[in-house]
Amino acid sequence: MKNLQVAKILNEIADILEMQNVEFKPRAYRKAARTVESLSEPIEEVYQEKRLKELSGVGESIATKIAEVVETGTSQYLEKLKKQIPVDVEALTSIEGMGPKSVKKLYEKLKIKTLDDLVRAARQREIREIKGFGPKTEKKILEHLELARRGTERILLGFALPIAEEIKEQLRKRGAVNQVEITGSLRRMKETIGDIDILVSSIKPEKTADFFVGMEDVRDVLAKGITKCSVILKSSIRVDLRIVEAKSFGSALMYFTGSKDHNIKLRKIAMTKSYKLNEYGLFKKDEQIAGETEEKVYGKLGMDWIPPELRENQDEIEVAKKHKLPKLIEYDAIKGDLQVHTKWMDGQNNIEQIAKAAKALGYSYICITDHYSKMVIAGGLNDHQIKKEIEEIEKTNKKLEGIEILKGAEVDIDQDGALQAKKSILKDLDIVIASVHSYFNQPKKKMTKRLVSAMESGYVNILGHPTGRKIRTRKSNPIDMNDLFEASKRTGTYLEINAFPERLDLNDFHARAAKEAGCRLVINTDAHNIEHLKFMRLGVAVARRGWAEQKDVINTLALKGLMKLIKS
DNA sequence: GCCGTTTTCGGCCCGACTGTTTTCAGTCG
Repeated sequence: MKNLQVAKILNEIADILEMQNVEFKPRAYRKAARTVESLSEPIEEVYQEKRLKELSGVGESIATKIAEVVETGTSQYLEKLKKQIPVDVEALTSIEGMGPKSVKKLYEKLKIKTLDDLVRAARQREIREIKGFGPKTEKKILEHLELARRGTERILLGFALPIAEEIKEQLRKRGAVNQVEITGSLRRMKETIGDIDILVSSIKPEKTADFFVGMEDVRDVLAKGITKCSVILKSSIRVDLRIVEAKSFGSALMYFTGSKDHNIKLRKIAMTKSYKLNEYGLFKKDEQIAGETEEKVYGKLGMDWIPPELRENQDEIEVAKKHKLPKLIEYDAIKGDLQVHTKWMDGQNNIEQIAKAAKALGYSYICITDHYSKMVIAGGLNDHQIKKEIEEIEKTNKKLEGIEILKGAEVDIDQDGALQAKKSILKDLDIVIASVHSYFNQPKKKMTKRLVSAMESGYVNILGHPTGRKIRTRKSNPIDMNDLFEASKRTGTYLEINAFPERLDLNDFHARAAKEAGCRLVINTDAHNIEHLKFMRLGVAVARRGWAEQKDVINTLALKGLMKLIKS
């Protein structure tokens, strides 16, 4: 995935153009950068399929530059701009509060080109001598240096969500607030997030702000006002708080949930109706005609309420205008988890503990799927062990009420697409998951054929974590997704959305493509202990971001319906 | 440089906070 690299270069171009006081172009480059950054498919593919210009904010000129970056890794245009102003804009602007204009001034007056130059000048108290700067700027530069050097790595959704919920809970209990919601990319449930955004309505904004910046986990206060506060937690995560009145809560919720490009489009629609839309409401002249709830604002703009997960400026606004939005799968629609590991292999809990935890979550079934491999060496249960495990499942089923434990296994697809398992054993299982755990670097054709062969074996019900990617650490295996979708339908093999935080595989983009191709999905946690079962909502979020409805996901079915489907 | 239910030119989202000023520019989201 070169997406981040492309976005970085586009942003850098925007920075330099802004330093040169070029109008409007920086905005165009930034918009294109945002689009590429939030794209869920590799920009290389978009380029190869000649779809660059279909991207929002990408026209003739930027498409050419993206193509160049994809092919060569650099942009001649950027190199030319850099020669005109030879400063490390990217590093310098990564300091909180430093933008292109400040960088330019410091270059002109003090010849500051790098982060090191900047730090030296700040320490020697040279910066305060420049008009527009002062001692506080110097102090801020030195304070935020470490943060800037470390870079701003995005956080996994599954890691950020509990932290945000904890803050929300604290504000609810002790922050003098009426309403409190998590907003931003977290509310949209993006797979990674940059920071945590929280919105509250409060009758005592000062008290709320005081409480917020005084929370125990706060390491650093970046800004504190009665409508807006920003802090850095001890864990280096940035949290922004917005405080509004109740009559503006809905419009503020929309505004801070984003995405930015979704909002901009809404504002433009408001303008065509001679309205003005901002975080305080929807206004006709000076009169607020909506704002208390999101539903009302969307309604006045002539469309249905759009679930946060869809607000990515794809086609959701057009579809909402036509009242054709899908009825997305609900977070509580899942009836059971079909990929769970136990102590029999590398999990931490036994079958009974897992079954009880699943029952407590309201599930009516759970499928035990420890690794099984006929090759003793491969690190899975062997033939004898899995038979013993099946016996334990049967015994536990007799003992427990209100939850059905299904017999399953996760089997490895070898490099040629064969299942490393005895057919006689697979026949005795309720559900067989097949997945790839080795030889990731095969050519696209071979990898695709490998997956399709496994699906055609006649024994496989679910293809586990289909692309093999791990967020930030392992790229997707090369797969022709259209061939995969076709095989999925033809063989009745369901594609997994693996809900483990660093997997989320399929991702939102592929989930939508699969749904549109007519495939059905299954959402599993791949839990290795009972706490992991709670990752389910991350998988449901991916499905929702992929526009999936309840009928698209097979483990929303009751046990009887599920087993009928599997047997067929 | 992009874009269009005011289309191929003429616009381009908008408000809060900060640090510097003494009314505002720059930055951020």
